[in-house]
Amino acid sequence: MQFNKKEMPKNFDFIKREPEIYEWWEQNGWFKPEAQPPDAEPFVISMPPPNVTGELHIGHALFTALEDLMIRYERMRGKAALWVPGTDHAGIATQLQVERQLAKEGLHRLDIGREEFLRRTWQWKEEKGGTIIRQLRRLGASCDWDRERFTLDEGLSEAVQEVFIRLWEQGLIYRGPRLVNWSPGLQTAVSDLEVERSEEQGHLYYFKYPVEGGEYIPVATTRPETILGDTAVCVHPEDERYQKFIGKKAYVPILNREIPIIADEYVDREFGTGALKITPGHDFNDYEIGQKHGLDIINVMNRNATINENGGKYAGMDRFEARKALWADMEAAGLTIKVEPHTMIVPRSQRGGEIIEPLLSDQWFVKMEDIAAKALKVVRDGHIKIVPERFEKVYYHWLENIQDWCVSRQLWWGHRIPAWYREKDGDPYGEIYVGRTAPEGEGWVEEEDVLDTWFSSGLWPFSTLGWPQETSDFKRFYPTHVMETGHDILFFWVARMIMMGMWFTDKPPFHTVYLHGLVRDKQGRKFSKTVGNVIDPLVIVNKYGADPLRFALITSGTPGNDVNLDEQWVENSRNFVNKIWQATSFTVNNLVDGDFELGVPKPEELDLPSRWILSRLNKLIKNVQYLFDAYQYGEAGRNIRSFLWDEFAPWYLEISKHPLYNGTEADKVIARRVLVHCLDTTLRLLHPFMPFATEEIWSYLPHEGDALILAKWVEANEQYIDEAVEAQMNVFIELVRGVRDVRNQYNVDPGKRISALISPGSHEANLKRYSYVFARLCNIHEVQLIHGDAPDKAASVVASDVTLYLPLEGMIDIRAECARLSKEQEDIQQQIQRVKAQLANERFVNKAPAAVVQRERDRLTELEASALQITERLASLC
RNA sequence: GGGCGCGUAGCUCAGCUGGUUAGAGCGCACGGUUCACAUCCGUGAGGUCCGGGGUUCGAGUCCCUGCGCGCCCA
Repeated sequence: MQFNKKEMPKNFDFIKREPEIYEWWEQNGWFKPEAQPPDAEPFVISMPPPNVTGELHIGHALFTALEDLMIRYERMRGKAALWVPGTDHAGIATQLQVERQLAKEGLHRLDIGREEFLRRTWQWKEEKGGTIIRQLRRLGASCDWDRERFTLDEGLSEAVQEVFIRLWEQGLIYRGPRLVNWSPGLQTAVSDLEVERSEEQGHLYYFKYPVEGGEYIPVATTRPETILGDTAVCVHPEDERYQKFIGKKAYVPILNREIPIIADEYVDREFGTGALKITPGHDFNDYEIGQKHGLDIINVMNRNATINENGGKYAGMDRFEARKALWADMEAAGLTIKVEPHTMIVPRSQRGGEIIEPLLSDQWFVKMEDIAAKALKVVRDGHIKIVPERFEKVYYHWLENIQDWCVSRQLWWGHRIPAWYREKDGDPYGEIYVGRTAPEGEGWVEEEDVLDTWFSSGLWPFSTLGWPQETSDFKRFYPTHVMETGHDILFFWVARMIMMGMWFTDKPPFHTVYLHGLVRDKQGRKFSKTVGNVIDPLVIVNKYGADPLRFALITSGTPGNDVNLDEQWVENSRNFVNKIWQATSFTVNNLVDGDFELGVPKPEELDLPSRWILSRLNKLIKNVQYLFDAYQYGEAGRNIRSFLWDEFAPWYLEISKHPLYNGTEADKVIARRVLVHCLDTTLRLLHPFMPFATEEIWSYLPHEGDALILAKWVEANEQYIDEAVEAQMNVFIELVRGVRDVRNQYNVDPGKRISALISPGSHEANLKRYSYVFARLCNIHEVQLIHGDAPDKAASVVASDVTLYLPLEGMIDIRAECARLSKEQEDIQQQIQRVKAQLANERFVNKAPAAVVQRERDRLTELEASALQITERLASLC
């Protein structure tokens, strides 16, 4: 190819160049699957849709880094990679935001009505909706923006409606009064998953339950206000203390309502007083017992958690106010016993954090059993893999114990349930119609409720591709391939997508679920506004660039585990980019305009350092591939980093200065080609991790093709992997390190050129040919090979059977040198002992793999050669 | 109560299917402005791999158990 050198700036300007590069990619249509040939195998990821009005947080940055990595990797492998982006209407969260805005104007949504409220919410969405998408672009997300979707889009709404109607027709949806988790502040039902339980300090209230005949049973409760709704007192059938009461009547304190005393083994005799008050209308366990014993259900609460008319004189009071008032009245009536501090589990709303109230109300439910069974089977059969695997167990457990799903929400922002009611026999809900359009006839009233947001998210992998229409996208890109998301929404979202996908498309919506952990701060704390430890990814991006943040996020952790993000690691990642930049700058400066042959010559045409670095490079490729196949991206990134920073730059690149500056034209060509090849290869490997910088750097190197984003992924070439070459090179590396150490210990000015004598052992040819390595790497400009007589007054360095002497005139302290050598000898002897013991162990020699035994034997040979060198040195010097 | 994860250098973390003398970043000490890079280079100090058993020729890695921390479910 023809190469024309371009001057590289001093370093990469992340802030300026990243957005420019992004625009260039996007305008060329390279994020689209159509950028690949039409017969290319597809690879599809559906993006977990962020909340439409949300702001980018560090968790979004993590999923972007991981998903973009997978997409770019598969794209480079020639797949028609499609990453479908989008946003979620996030019913409760968004509605709350708009309500808050209204509150500032002194308004409530009921004041302005449904239509106006929705108009305002859409407006809010239009204003805020673009933010998070812009931020995702800033991070480099290579999504196909032409296919961006929103859960309230026309198409997706159609899918939601279709699913609801089909489930209804299949008899899997029912409406009815049931005890649900009620959020009094939001005034809506929420599902089990939206309730978080927190352990809190409360009180256990002991009181006397009056029984007919003037006696009483002591009862304890954590929520006295529910006494108003009691419909029984329950004791253990075998509890001797209370047996005599079974079957008698008790009287609700203050209200004096008559209720039965029943017996059930459910009662824990050890807890409280051993007698339980039963409030089927306000407690899930009590509800069960109530059903079993045919008890009345009395609801004493309004939807805003004030007491209703069933609460007698307490009607109108807030639930906590009523608790106090009732208890005070009971105290006055002599019915109280004591109040103890008590640790209890309090159900709180995942959204506002308020206490959730079990409340009886009419809601829509989906029967889950059959649907869950299909979702269980597809994972059990291995058609869907969860990474890391341990989450499969969690998944099974949840699905095996699944409850019917309460899907109705008393909100306005969402998909309205396609149902109508008509009064029948005095019941306003006597007749129910479910369908796409309003039913014929008079008197039908449309359902007010909307669906749980997760109902629509559950359809995401196929609804975004056009389902229920048989669109070309749906045909080509469904099922998708990997679902990458946080393990915190395994139930909320992943399980539901699998259930819905299996039920409606009869295909697993993806073959792999990759779960990442939470991003936490350096101390492992969750980010929280109150703690004030929130890391704003945009602040980081503006400080270091998107690439360093991405690289840091991916290389900081392991799959499925939480990531403790340390800003220093981001900084180091930025420095890493700079390192590659500088290495490329050096390389480019040493190229010449004109014809450049890409690739590298056959191993036998190369010098030792080149063969060494190519051996290392190809091992790296193999390893990275293995790690990618196992979804171990963090480890892969760390390996690439280590290759470049610890091997390529300080050794190969430094050594290459000799051929480049002093070599023949042929030497120069080889060094140039190897340098370019190493950089080109590692840039390809790194592109999925840090797309911007790699794209930019690659553009300065000789290359074919328009852009790195479209370049081919690399494969290892086994013929360059050469253990013998690596061993030979390691002798040089050890010697150089030894010399540096000696120089350091004797405080030899790094700028001072010194000379060395080398007893070459079996490495004579290499040491002769590559003696320039010492000049380049440890400032030894004269090397003389000797056989026999070792110089006195010299420090020595040993590697394998080679000894290198540094006659440091006037600087060598013989005693110190002897001490140094003795210590080294001691270390080596220790190792020799260990290896010898190992090899003397017959069971080791017989049972360990031959390669392992051989490695130990080789090691012993090397060690003994070195030991011999040191022994001789000690004898002559000390 | 059930399940899961974590515990490795001062701090944050790697260590893949058990196999050299356990690694990295940051921090620390010493030394460096020779033209790729001070967003850097070189050298070094620092670890009973949480404790105790076991399996194995061989355990940071596998099994059992105890302790501590965290998460999920009920």
